[in-house]
Amino acid sequence: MGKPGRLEKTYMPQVFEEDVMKLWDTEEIYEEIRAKSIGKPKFYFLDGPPYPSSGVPHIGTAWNKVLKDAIIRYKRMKGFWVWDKPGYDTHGLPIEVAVEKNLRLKTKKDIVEKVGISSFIDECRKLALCNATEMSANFKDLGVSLDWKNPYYTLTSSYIESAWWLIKRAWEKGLLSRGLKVVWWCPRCETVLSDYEVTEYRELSDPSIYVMFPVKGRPGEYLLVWTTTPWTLPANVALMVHPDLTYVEVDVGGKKVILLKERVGAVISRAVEEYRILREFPGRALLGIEYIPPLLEEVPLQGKLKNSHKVVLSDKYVKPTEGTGIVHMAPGHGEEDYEVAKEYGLPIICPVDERGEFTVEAGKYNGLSVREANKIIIGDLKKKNLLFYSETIVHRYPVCWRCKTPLVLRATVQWYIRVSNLKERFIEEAEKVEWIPQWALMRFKNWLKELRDWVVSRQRYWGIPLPIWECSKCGNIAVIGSLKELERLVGAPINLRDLHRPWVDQITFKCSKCGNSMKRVEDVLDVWFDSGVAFYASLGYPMNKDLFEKLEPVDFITEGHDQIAGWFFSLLRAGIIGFNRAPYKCVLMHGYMLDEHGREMHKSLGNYVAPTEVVEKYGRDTLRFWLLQNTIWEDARFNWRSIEQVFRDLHILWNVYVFASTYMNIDGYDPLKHGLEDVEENIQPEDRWILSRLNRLIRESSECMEKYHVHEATRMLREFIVEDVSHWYIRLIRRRIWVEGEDPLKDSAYATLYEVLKKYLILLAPIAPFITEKLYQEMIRPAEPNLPKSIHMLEWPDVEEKWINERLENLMNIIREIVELSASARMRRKIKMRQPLPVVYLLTDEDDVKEAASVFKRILMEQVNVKNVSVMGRAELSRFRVKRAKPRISVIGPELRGLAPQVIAFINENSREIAEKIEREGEVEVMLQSGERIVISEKHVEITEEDVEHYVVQEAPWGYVILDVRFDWRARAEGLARDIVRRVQYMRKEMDLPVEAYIKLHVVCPDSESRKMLEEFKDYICEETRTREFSISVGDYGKRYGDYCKDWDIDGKIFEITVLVE
RNA sequence: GGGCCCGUAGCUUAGCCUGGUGGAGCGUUCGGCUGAUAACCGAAAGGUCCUGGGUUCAAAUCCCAGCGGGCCCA
Repeated sequence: MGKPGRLEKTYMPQVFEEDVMKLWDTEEIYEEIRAKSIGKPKFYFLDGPPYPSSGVPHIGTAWNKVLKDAIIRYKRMKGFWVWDKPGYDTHGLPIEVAVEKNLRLKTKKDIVEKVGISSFIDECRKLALCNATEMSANFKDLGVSLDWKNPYYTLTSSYIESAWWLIKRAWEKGLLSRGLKVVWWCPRCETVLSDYEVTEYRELSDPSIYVMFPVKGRPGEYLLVWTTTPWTLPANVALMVHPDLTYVEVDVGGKKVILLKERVGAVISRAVEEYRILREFPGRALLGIEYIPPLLEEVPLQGKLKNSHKVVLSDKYVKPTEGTGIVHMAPGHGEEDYEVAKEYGLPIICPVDERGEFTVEAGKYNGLSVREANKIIIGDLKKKNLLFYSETIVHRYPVCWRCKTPLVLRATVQWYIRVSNLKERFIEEAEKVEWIPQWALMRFKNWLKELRDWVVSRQRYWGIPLPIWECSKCGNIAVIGSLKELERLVGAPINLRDLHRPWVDQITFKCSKCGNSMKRVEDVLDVWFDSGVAFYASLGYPMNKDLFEKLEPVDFITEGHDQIAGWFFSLLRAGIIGFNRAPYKCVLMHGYMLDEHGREMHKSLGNYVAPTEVVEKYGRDTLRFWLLQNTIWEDARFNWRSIEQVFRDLHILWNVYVFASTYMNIDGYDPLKHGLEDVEENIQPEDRWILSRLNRLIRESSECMEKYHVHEATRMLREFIVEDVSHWYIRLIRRRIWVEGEDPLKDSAYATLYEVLKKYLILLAPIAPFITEKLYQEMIRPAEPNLPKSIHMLEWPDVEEKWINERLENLMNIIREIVELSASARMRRKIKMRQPLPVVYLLTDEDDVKEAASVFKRILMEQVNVKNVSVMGRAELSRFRVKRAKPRISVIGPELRGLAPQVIAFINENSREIAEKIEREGEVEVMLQSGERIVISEKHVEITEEDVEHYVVQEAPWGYVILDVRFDWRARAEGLARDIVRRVQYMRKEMDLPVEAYIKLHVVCPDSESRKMLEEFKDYICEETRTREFSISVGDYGKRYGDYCKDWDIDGKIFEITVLVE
């Protein structure tokens, strides 16, 4: 025995959302849901670990997490055991850089010398965990229901050990090697950056120079070369030309210069006006030509190189669109150069150190940083008369994503995993995955085309230590896959604080080959390695195999489109290296959150909006709902207005529940006694309609959630509650609900409304968990105390197919159309809705419309406010709308001259008949009083249509809606009565009277006519306004029958209404 | 320079896959309705559906090229 509870009148999320959260905590709702789900089918969701460089999540990160939350909540309600461990990607350069800043360290050397590695690492750990904890609190505050008490952190010993396992796997498979790799290098951080870390570009101003390389043994002949990095010239070993393109020798002021024919115009004319082409030849003719390196004197190393300083061929890397067609090769500073150099057996040199400064090998330039050496090198070339032309260009150049230092390319010895030859496998596995949207696969494959070997080593501190030990004497290598293995080699248990540097560096053991000491290679792992192994490492595999075997593969991940080249890829890579297959089944790619102009949101740009700002203004559900209604895979623009709109929609939703709960509570409606099945024989067509809509919503929103099209489900849910329930259904059932006392039609309305509102809450719960919980607790549970203690413990509703009735929905659409057209008809005649009219005519030949009018006759009469509905065929239109012929005087006058006035008068008198005849036959012959016969045709008249008096005709797609707008004294009286009722209701509301309270009423009328009218409808007024005593007087304004008294103007007459509380 | 996505009313956007009279909300103005509503209904104003070509009886929708924005890569 229960009845629905009553709700606060106003939607105030800021107040109750906190309470709801407290309820979840104290009642341990989340824990209970998890406990109950064990044993059900698994759903392995893997959280893409955010980087905790700050504790406050970006609004885009909030989108990401809320999206995940909506999906896992849905899956839980569908009866899955959902794996929901959140994670944090805690290692890497951003944390190091932040700590360096905090500790005021300027260089990598400072870390060792000023604070020492161990305290540096402690600071990194502290910062990462502190930010992660703050982030967790922020996510939890948005209602994100992940396992916040047990996140996975990539910094734990267990995680590190799991990562080691994969390195070992790669080693065993022969994929792990050490060798020279040309890599992007940050001179400030003094470490390698992988391809996907090179993400920041700046507009930099750099020299663009054309250098003349003297051909050996042919004085006065030069090979012309273009470069924007003069600092790579000390590392020059050869020149590349295209074998098949045409090159020319040009006479420029007596010097012979060789370059690509196509580029002569663009290059030579920059420097000189006059030149002469001497001869042309294919690029291959230049093969083997030797030259004198332009910096031979300045850089002694240049003189020592063997098998170098000659022309080689490449059809791949020489482009006819830029430069001179002769490419300067510095294999130590360019990957393409490196590739070709290896092919020709050329030497590879890199006279630049970790800090981006020239080494002793660079002779004159020793100690200079490369960018400052540019000027000096250009000066030297000029002195030697080898500079053909020089200018400055502004181009996009990569900078370090953390410290914004321009990067350099360096050939360095690195550890890498050879995956470039596994390209086909990667693509094969990617194709087995379900990608949402589908074109994400295209993008992913596109990225895979560029697949390169994975340089995994980093010359830093805060990361997973590379588990590789090397013998200092014989170079023997040991790759360690677990702590146990390490202990076995050491021969003793290892008791380290943790596995990070510097502690792990202290572990040494005897070389199995020569007996000398094995020391760890100092590098740490690329952070992308960390997150890439999350699919097994976050479950403790391989130390703990059970969980992984139960859960894998990952059923679902979702991240932003930047993760195509990031996490989606690093997971796949780790999956293939470790298990030879893709680790996930389904990937949902979401968009970016941009500002209202479509630009990225950044604190530094001043367009940044924190999620908390939105929460403070409109609450958590508003933010969630707004985030979730954005098309998932498109970029979303932040926009306050659209957020306000969502807030308004939630307000409507709230009010729907306030309305329902208020009346159900007053009437003591008990859903357990009067459920849908109990009232079935009293169910009305409009009830069947909303139940059809409800079940269609269940069906369609479930389909959307299954496809992870959360935004479509979200929009549907808005549409349903706002358009179908609030705007329409409640409007239709109002009168049924206002009936006092026991009433079967009221009960069936309550039963229907209750069913709709209860199921709707469940559907909305994954999207707006707060408001749904609040409404559930305050309205639903008091009525049904045996229900679970949280809405989030309910099962997702099944579709009840028997209720879905497409035809009925179509009929209702027709009814809505008729009501709208009638409203518009009244508007045209300025007749207010409250004024009852005798009849609405529906003219149609369509069966649907006829059926709609009959099924929904009562609804139609109420909503159109007419006493009757009459249906007839379209042909009857002529009764309501007539044709008129208007004389065109400008035609008739000149043509008929003297007869014109007679003709005009005749047309006016017989306007309708003439119009009809001309429409039918094209002309009409008339006989004038004077005896003449005149033929009138279309040109003489303008044919118009006009509604017959008392009727207003509106066109509908299927016919006409016609209102009879006549009303008699009684109808006018009824209209007046309704006007009075409406004013009284307004006053009751102003007085904040309880809905069920009774009143006394006095009305002062302007005249006795009005008094008579009100007396005629006295009973009606009393019932509508809950009036026990009703008195009427005439003319005695200002007499004050009570405290609450108001003058109202109704159609220009003043009525003074007094409301007295009993 | 390459790949992918987006471009529709002042703003936010649906429709595009599968061609057939471009819708909605916000905002403005006027009118109406209202004892759930911080609502709602009607009317008015507001559109080169980014531009240009093509296919077609017919293009916002399909194709091509370009422009602008975003992401990724080089």
